[in-house]
Amino acid sequence: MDGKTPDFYPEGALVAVLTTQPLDRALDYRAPEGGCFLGAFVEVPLGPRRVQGVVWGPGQGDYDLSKVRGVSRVLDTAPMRDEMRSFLERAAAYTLTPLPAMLRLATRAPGLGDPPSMRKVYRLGEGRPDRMTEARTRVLEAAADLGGLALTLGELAEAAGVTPSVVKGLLPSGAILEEESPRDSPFPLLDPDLPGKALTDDQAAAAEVLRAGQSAGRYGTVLLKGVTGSGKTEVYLEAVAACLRQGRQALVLLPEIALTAEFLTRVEARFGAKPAEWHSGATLTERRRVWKMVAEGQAQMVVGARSALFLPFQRLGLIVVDEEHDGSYKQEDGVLYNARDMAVLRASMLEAQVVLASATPSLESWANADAGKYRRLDLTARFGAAVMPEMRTLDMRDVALPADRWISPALARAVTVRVEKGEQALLFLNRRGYAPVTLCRACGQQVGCDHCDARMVEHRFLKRLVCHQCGETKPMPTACPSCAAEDRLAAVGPGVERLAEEAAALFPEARIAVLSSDLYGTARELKAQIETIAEGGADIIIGTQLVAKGHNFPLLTLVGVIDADLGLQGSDLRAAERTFQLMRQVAGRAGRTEKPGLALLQTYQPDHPVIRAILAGDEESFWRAEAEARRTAGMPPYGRLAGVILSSEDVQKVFDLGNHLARNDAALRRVGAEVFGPAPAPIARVRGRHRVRLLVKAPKGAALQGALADWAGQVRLKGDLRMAIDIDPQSFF
DNA sequence: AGCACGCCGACT
DNA sequence: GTCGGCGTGCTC
Repeated sequence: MDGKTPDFYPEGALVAVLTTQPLDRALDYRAPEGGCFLGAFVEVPLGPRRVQGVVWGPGQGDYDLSKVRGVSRVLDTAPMRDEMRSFLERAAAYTLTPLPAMLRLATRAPGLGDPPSMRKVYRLGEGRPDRMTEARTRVLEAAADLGGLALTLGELAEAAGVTPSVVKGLLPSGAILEEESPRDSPFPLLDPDLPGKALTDDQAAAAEVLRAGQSAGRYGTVLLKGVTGSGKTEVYLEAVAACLRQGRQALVLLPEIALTAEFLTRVEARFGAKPAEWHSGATLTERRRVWKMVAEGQAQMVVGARSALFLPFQRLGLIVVDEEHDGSYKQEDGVLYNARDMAVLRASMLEAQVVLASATPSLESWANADAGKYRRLDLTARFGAAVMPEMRTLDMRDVALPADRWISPALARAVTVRVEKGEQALLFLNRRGYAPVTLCRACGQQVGCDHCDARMVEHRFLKRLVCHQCGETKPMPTACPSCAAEDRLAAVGPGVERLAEEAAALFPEARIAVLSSDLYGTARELKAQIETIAEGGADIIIGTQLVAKGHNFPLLTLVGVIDADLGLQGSDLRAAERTFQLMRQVAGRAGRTEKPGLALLQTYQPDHPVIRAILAGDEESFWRAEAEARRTAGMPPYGRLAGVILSSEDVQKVFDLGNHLARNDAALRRVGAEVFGPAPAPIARVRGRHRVRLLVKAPKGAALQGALADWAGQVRLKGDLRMAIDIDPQSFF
């Protein structure tokens, strides 16, 4: 400790206890009989209830001493470490989250206050029964084989191949002993010195850099870039091995969907045992065991979803964020935090290493590496350079398609050729997750807002165009504002169903399969469908971004991207990033086998830097172009952004509050920030509540959080009005 | 978060 | 008259 804050409080001393109740500060209590440690998990009376909390420091002493109550009891759990308390405080300050809500993330352990759950276990004793039988001999042999290890009744009986009653029969003589043992048992030891997979030269070199970084025992972040099949996992598992050798714990974060048995098997192959697992699907008992064992240092490695970041590690030495670009690292409800950024924060406070792994890094991470803040390691594909198909654009400005048709004649011809040869074609829609963009089918321009540089989207209900950044609306123009062409404006993007109809009409002979996650109830059904298609069960596949995720279609030789433009223009800079990643992944589907692939991108903007970078297969030039666009616009990571989401059942009230805040923005102006909106939030209605968003844009170095707190603090929320502040929002269109 | 207190409409 | 609607405020 730093000497100023005592770490033990004797009975009767005033302590500040932070509870998980949504109060805005810690409350004073008196330390219980036997005293308590700083960081202790305690139960305290609050009004008529008893709630859980953590001893956060000495009491403030500003409350009527006669009203101060005592801590009810200290829970049987190791105190929260200083490091964890500071981490929560800094994370709360960064995300403008009330500390109690942050604390809740760190106390998601079921039955924290319960006494350790016990179970009966059985092991070999000294005694011998009067009468031996064959079954009894087998039990004693099985027990002897285990050494001192104790098993449950069922396990021991099974190991000996007898019924449980045989084991019970050996108790009176003392040949088998019955004992109580805590149910939360340590995780099996991982052995970092087992031989790993043979690494290629450049994998070995990358692994060596990570090992060296780990041995340095200081904070450092490495961006590990490598396509699927380049051996990223094997490489970062070597960093895990180095971390385990230091006697420190390792955490591997994966996007929720990537948490699979397959990954655990790979860890087992490397270290001889499975790691602890932390995810939303785990049972209460499993979660509790993981939480306790992590706290006691009896779980060396945890593989988990983003919330694993808040586990009570005793000596964390490494955090790997796999697929670091994945949007699911950003929690979008409750506490709004980005697990990737919080991982870096936590590691920097612990002198731990961070590995951000991705085939297609986020621009933020790319820029940090570019600026020298992160070290960058590139893995080349194991089997030569990734075989990219030939890619060409189809300039849609020359194609006079009727308003309800999306497949250009050139694309249709290419599809026909493939189908006749018995090969497969994929028609890809770049659509899910985007608002319906209105663009001119003569010049390719999207209709922009007059007040800011965002594009406008069609609001079908109002029959007007709405700017999702500042909320400005205007009627649908009949002529294009850029090229004045009449009646060529169209809301881009058919649904998969519309496209399937069009394809059925164009290719009456072909078997068409539609792949969309909405169409399948379960992941298993979807997987089965994908397998059928991969084996040749369809000639034409119509799909959205889910086909881009890691499936192999050996017969696929043509990819037609229907709407390559979506998300390229306007303020949704992240959309360009996603478009690039998706195009690359989708194009990678084609021609994986001997047959050469062809990717055709229908676009109204063939000269757009992103489209050109995709065609050139030059990732670095894409990132540079993208970085430049954001720098010019003052957008992240070259500027700061925060979203303020207001919600209520009453639309009028949310907009009134939004307008009030937008008008009274002095606190923001002081730090050079400006506010846009109010506009309908990306998800405009949730469970009957209307959501409205203000966007705050600030220069890079601005003290944004403080200004936001002052600004937001000037209103008191009445009724069902709610306000949530989203620092570094993921989507900002 | 809960739970109590309190100030205005439609009921036995 | 009062039962109960939920808006407002408090919990060490």
